[in-house]
Parts: sequence; structure tokens; C-alpha cells
Amino acid sequence: MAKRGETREKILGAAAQLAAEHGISATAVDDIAAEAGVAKGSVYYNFGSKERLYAELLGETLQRAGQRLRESLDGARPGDAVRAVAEAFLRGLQEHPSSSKVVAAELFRLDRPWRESLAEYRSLFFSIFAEALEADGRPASPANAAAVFGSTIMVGFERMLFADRLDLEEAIAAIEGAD
Amino acid sequence: MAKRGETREKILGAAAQLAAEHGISATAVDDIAAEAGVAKGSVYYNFGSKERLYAELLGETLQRAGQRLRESLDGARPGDAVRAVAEAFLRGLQEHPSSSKVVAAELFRLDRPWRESLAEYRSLFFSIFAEALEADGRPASPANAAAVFGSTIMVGFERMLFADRLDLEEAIAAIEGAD
DNA sequence: GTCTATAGGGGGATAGAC
DNA sequence: GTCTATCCCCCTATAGAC
Repeated sequence: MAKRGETREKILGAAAQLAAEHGISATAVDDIAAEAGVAKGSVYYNFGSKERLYAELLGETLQRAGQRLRESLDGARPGDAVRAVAEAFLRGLQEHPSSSKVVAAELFRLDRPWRESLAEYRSLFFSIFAEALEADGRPASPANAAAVFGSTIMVGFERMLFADRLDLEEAIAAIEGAD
Repeated sequence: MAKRGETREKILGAAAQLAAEHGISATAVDDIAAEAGVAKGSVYYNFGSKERLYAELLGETLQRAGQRLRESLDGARPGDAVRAVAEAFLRGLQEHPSSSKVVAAELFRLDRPWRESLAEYRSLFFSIFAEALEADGRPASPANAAAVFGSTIMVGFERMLFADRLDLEEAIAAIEGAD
């Protein structure tokens, strides 16, 4: 064992899971270490502080999501772009539910260390959705992008939390045709 | 001074404002007392614990919002119901930004003391939006209700945080015609 | 690179005067 | 009903052995 980076992965996974349930502040580094099956010292050796640990978790999650959305947009036919981006987003939530929840809880916080990084990614997501609207020949104002992005997040979270209720097709149809 | 309930109001206001900025866990009772201009003992005399204080703040906020949405729905003409409910929601955010932010940060937490109360109100909001869709003769599935509700929240928060960007009419138009 | 043990500070809660 | 003073636990972070 002790494959390169393996400890870091275990810690990041535990940190995501616990913060998804209890929030970042309410998650203790002791709990993260216990959940990851490592000693607390290892957490500090690998990440320096709790703050940097979560900054890294959020950064990784956001970057992965941004890449995924960008690729789905670039690969989509005009007329199908919003659908493609929304589907990519929903699949991302499904594959990384814990870190997604952590990001969601941070989305509207204004005074955190990772505030700027988060704001950048929010802008990125908005502009990807705006581009998708444009590619589909739909009005692409900031307000419209926010509306579609909001639908996508809310529908995605409903699916995640009450998974039995919404299948993927139904969810995407609701996002696309929110009116 | 010392009008009945005045201290409670000051404490609730301070608790809302601080938690909107830092989150509930990161807000200390000492800070709440200082911000409210009362002693910490008064917080405990009036609310018993930090947990009960925030349970009450959330409960009040949700009840007020529910009432507001319900009234706007009941008073709306068919065909104008979604617009009326969305507008009521946006105005509520504008009038109570702090407590709204606190609620938003809690919306997807699963293990909190006030979890059940929150889930009830979320269902209530969903069903109000579903009714509004129905009144307007639009498809009113749970997914569609979630999508409209999500648009409304996201657009509302964008307005609240970057107020210069979106006027009310533009915001409502985006929510109504999200596609 | 991971562990155990401990330091140090902050925060929730209570006691008791006024 | 509001205040001040204090308790004590828990949590972040560090030191130092292995």
C-alpha cells in the first residue's frame, strides 16, 4: 500500500462525505482522519490546514465540473446544447454526490477563503449555460442563464436526495422546458 | 424601552445577519449577543440554546414565505399564477435577505435538528409552484415544479448578491420563460 | 510519510448578582 | 429579564517519535 497520493485521496473522500452531511464548519479534522482511517497528523502533513484541505476539495470539484460542461457544450449539436449541458451536469452530480453537496452549500457564501475561486467558477457555469442557450437560438441574457442553471441545480438535487422520484429523461425535460 | 419581545427581535436579527455571512456553525453566540447589543445570558434566557434560536429563525422565515406565496397564488388570475408566485418570492428575498440566505444554505442539509421542519416547507413550496403551473395550464409534474422553483431561487440570489445586474421584470421574465 | 500526545484557544452553556 | 464571570469540552494545530 501507500501508493502515491492514496492517503490524500482517502482524506479528500472522507472530508467530502462528512461535510456533505454536516457542513464544513461542523466537520472536525479528527472525524475526517477517523473516517479516512489515517491519523490526524497525516491530514496536516498532506494538506497543511483544514482550510486548505477544503479549498482543494472545492477547487478539484469545480474544475472537474467546468471541464465536463465545457466538453459537453463543445460536442453538442446546435439545438441540443442546453440538453447536453444539463445532462452532463446531472451526471456529474450523480457521480460525485458528496463533493457536489459541499459546493452547493458554499455557492452563496460571501466571506470564505475560497470565495474568489468559487465566484470565478460560478461565472464560468453561467457563461457555459448562456452559450448553450445561444447555440440553441434561445434568449441568452444573464437572467436566462441563471434561470436554467437554477433549474438544473434544483432538479439535480431533488434527484440526488429523493432518487426514486425523477428519472434522468424526465429531469432534463423539465429543465429544458421549464415553461 | 424593553418593549415586549424587543430583545428577542434584536437577537433574531443579529443571528440572521451573522449566519448569512458566516454560516450558522461559524457564528458564535458571543458574536450574536455583541451584534444585538445584549449580553450572552439574555440570548440563553430567551432561546435556551443556539440550536433553538436558529430553529426559531428558520421556522419564522419559512412560515412567512409560505404564507406569502400562498396568498399570491390565491390572488392570481389563471395564466398569471407562476408570475405572481415568483414575484412574491423575489420580493420576500428582497425584504428579508439575511434570513433568506440562512435558509438557502440549509436547504440541502440532511442531518440538522430542524431537518423535518425544513423538508415540510420545501414540499410546501414545491406544491405551491406546482399549483401555479397548473393554474396557468402548464405541465405541473414534480420535476417541472422543481425546475421553476430552482430558477426562482437562483435568479433571486443573483439579484440579491449582484443587485445591479437584474431588475425585477427581467428576472421574472427569465423565470417564466426559462426556455 | 504516518503515528501519538499535547498544547492552546474558542465557544456553548450555566450560576448567581442585580 | 438582563447582566458578568466562569466552567469545561472540543477543535485546530504542532511537536516529536518511529
